Amino acid sequence: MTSTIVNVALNRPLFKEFAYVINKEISDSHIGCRVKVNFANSTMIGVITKVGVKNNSSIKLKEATLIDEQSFITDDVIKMLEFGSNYYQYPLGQCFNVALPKLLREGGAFSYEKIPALQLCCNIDGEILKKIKSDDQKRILDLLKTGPIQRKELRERGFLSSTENALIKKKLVEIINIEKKENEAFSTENILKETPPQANTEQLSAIYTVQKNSDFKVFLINGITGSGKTEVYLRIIEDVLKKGKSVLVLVPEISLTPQTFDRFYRRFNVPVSSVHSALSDRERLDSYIDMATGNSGILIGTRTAVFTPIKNLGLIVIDEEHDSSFKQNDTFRYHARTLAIMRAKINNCPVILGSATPSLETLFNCYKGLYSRIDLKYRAGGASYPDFELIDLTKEPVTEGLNKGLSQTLEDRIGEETAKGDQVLLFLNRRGYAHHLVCHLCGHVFTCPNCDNILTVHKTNHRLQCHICDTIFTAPEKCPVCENTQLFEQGFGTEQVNDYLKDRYPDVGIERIDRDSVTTKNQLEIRLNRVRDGKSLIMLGTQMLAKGHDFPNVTMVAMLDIDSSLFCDDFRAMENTAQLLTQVAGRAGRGTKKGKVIIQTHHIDNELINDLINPQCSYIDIANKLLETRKKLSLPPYSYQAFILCNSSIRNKAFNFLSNLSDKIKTFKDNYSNLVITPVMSDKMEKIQNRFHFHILVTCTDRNELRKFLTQVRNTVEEQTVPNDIRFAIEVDPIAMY
DNA sequence: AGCACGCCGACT
DNA sequence: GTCGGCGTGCTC
Repeated sequence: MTSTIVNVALNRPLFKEFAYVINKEISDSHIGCRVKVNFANSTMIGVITKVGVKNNSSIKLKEATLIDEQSFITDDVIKMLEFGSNYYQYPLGQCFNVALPKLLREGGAFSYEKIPALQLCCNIDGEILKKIKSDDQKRILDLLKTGPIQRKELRERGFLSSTENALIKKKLVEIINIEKKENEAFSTENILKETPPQANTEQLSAIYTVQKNSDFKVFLINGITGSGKTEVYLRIIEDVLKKGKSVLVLVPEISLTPQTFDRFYRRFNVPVSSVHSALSDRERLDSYIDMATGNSGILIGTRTAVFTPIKNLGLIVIDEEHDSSFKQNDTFRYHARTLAIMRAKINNCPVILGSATPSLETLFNCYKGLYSRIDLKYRAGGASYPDFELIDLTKEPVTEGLNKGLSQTLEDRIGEETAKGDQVLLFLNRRGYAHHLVCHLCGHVFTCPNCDNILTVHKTNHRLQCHICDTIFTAPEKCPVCENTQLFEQGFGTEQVNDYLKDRYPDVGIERIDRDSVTTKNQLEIRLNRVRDGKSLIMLGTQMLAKGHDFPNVTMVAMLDIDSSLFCDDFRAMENTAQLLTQVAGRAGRGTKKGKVIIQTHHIDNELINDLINPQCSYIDIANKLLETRKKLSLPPYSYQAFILCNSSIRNKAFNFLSNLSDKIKTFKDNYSNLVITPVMSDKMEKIQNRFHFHILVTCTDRNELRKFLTQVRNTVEEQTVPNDIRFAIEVDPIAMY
């Protein structure tokens, strides 16, 4: 009888794998296969990490049942996860858990089921088209002319399922189930579906620079907004596809809009797959199989897409590489950019980082010569860069508008633009009606009972909401302390500005775009379409509006409250503000009309603001200045940081646990060079959802020393058992401060 | 993380 | 007497 011993990684917070006997002749090629095992009296699914280990413990090994005949997790993904586990101090078994789609995690089969699609069920002639009024219905019929399309794809391209259903009802289209087979490699003939537009010389040179290299190399494409970065990606992707290789495209959650998908679906004949939050578990698995078996040539996805096994991976593109949504802030606290670069290195293929506002980390790596930077300085299609104008709020009269964030000067400008029929975009990064509610008599401020946070006033449904834990309270009639009924709303949010704008410009359509007013993708589409169709001239929104979307007729962009993002104790505040403003400014004047950007501030002399509005001073110039400051203060990227995090529902328990750990750390921290640790401190917001949060910040100039130190910290924690009700985590390379 | 084991308090 | 609270320790 042959019996092989394998190591299995399990979804448990344990930094070791467990040995099992497997009743089958298997080899190293089975690394990555799932097995069913009994672990501590329960049945679990684990992943084989080693084959043919010796049983050097005296325990009688249990038996593992093989689930997969062959591993679908590619070697590069396994190596990337092993790196990630070490680098981010997170157990390998739990890393696998994050990396696998839910259905596979739970033991489901690695195979397709029937995939719902639409196909035409009669000839569509002019007569039929005449009877159809809906543009979307016509567009669907047009797309279906070339063959059936998956319902998932139609959804991604912005069509409503109700539009599809209307066509089904008219018996013009029918639902069919596509039966896909695994391992149907995409054809490298006729890659293109449409002829690409003419690229300009700058774009061509960027394309050429990347194309001539097919080994591991990191490129930063630093292209100003409107310079046609996406076109550059598409050309390079085309070239990779022609070689029969596949491409991974990582994008921030926010940019998964129909336009993004359309760009890829329209351009390539090659199947395109996707990973994003709007997919069902089954659809996620389908995309996973598409890529692992080489059925699709392109995967577009958010940060989790970095874990998808890809047959013949030839290129990774990370669009908007500075975007903070590539960082996961719970469980496996990885940065998708870091893992993607490691994956490309393992896989020996190039990586393209694209951004108009690269992160300081990435720029620093360019200066060190680790990445090569390609600049795109001209706006494709000849659109000119906008003019900047500051409004000095200290010189503005105190009007009703000013209390709602709009100075007299800005109001006049909005009036002028909209009178011409031009569109304006107003940006305010604060949702809700009012910042907080205060008692006029005793000064009591309404706060969240579960968090150390003030409650935001929302007028719709008459409620107060905590933006930390999302708890909603009905707005009170009186002060709970002094019973006074005069309660004042202080500070303004998008909801209030929206109300004011409606009164002030009653004849102009206004679209408010934030998390409260836009709860589904479709709602966002409807609003954006009203803007594109010119039905609405004013857009008011939060972050949601800052990125990705193209509005050719927007001639003016205004930042209502830049001051609040400027004065913040986070050392990244300046970088984030510079990125935000540059991105927002990029929304103006993308069409033929020249755009302007208006910034309201009480701090007219602020250096950063003046740099931002100075046409002689580019984002890179500002970033260079910020890098200088970071260097002087020895802050990242000139040093590496990690947080040791701990929280508990009992305040003392969390504090004592970390203090204890801190004492132990002090006994060995001097074995590591250039390491600085802070005392145990409360988080900025100590209480969140009734749990008390504490941290220790570790800073080190050497990445490797830091890693070794953190491993010892983690081992120290493992020696004792973490008490009940204590949550403990290590966060490496944090981008948010605690 | 789960789950079992074990050692003390407040019940029928 | 016993049910169950959760602190402690282990999982191939």
